[in-house]
Amino acid sequence: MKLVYKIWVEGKTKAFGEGPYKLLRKVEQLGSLNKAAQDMNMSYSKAWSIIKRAEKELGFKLVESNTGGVGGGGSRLTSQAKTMLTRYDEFHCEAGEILTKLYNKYFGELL
Amino acid sequence: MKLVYKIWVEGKTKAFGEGPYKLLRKVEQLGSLNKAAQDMNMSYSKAWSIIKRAEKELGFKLVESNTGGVGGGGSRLTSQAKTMLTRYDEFHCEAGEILTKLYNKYFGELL
DNA sequence: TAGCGTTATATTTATGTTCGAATAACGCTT
DNA sequence: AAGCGTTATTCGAACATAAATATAACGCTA
Repeated sequence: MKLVYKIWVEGKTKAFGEGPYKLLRKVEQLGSLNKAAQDMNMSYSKAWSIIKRAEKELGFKLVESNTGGVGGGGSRLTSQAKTMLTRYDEFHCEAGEILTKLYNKYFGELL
Repeated sequence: MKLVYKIWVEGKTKAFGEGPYKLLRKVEQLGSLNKAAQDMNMSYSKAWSIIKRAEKELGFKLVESNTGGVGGGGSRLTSQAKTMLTRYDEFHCEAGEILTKLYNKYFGELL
């Protein structure tokens, strides 16, 4: 038995959670949304819709893309996206530590 | 923008979270799984499967039921179920306070 | 023994999610 | 100008999950 938690930011609908986080990290690493999707065994169309939904909900752009050119183009993170990533990272990590302690306090001996 | 979180206990699959919690509270109050389901605008079969899955995963019974007899029968909580409810209550409440603080710390001025 | 309201369970239906294909545009390279 | 690999976008199909429905059993009551 273990604790599982999901945390996300929501406006009218889901805006930013673990899905966009992981995907953006891959985009940052590989410089391409297509490569990121492939690397995560995810269809390009799904990756694209994840980004678009998050952007629409947050109200600012997360990736800056070039189409065409050398290598066909690519995508890189906006500075706002980078801020979101670091904040989410810290938030999620700290939350995990605290929740684990709480879980042990209340369910540790029980389960 | 607001924070949304879901927390549950998991074995091989979801075992105990807010769904079972709310349902068991209603069963406790009404003495019947059927009445509890109706009160929550939920089909009986869904209510039943929620309880069964949780019991199977946790490894102990959550409700004790009589079928037939006066009033058709009914269901009441086991002592283990009562323990789960109080623990989950405290856990969820404390977690909520802490996560809200964390959210404000990391996203308060940003979103 | 017929009727009631419940628990118990399987089967069917509905809903939502994800994938994959199809199409177009873009700008560099050769 | 043709080819390449990418972004951009839409759409129906396939799959997975959730919910509703149907049926049976149970034990008291009258």
